[in-house]
Amino acid sequence: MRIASFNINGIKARLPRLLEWLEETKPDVACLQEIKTQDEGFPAAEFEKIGYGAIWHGQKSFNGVAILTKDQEPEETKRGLDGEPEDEHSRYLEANVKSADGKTVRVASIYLPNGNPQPGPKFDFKLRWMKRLRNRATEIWQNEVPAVLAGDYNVIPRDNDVFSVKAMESDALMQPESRQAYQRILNDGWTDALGVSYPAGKIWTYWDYRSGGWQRDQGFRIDHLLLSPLAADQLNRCGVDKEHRGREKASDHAPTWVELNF
DNA sequence: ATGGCTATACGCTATAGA
Repeated sequence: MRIASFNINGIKARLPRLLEWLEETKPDVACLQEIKTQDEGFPAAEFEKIGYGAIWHGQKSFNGVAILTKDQEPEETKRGLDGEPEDEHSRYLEANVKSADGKTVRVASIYLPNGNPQPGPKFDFKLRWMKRLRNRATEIWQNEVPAVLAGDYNVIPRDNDVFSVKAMESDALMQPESRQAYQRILNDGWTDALGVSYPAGKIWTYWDYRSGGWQRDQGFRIDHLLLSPLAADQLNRCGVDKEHRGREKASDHAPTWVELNF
């Protein structure tokens, strides 16, 4: 089964591109971030028309995550992360989905805080959020089920995951604290599918709209799919739908995906 | 480079993103 992650940067502005991508690549699960709409504005009927069920966690103007599933309805297992009741950002949604052979797979759609400017309260919030995510990841891991934590992590894990270390050195995405918090989750036993499949790096999932980022291929890898052991064992291949970034009215992120042998 | 571009909202200017 194919599970994808796509930061769409506004589901209303991006709807034609999103429907086109779903019909062309037919992912079994699509984890979306930055839907940038309140719950009542989510275009569920458009997805239903092309055979996708959906759950979503919206918010006015910013953030917002969703999970789309082909030929089935996702069974929601978690909405938001524990540990900070005053946090009202819509950044985490989790569900059980079924593979073609009836196996239950746990999937999360994650929109991790950007954290800029750093240092500052937004960066502190990012690091706290990463701790809370790690706690939830551990709960899932302990269930010993195939699981995929997919999303925009806003972390550049390695120096070869960015077009220029110098250009990004003071950015929250690349701070040692951000990388350490990400690495802690990997050290708990999660596999960064693209990271292990392309150790030489130079695979981007994001290109800035500004400064001709796309035209100059100046990007970085910040959208990640983390696999639990039972999912990592079945990793067939993974990649980035890079070509979709070059289309008219594209998101600044490209979809990234894993294909698992069930 | 407090730059560049894009999306959203109690909109014609501000905020957030990365």
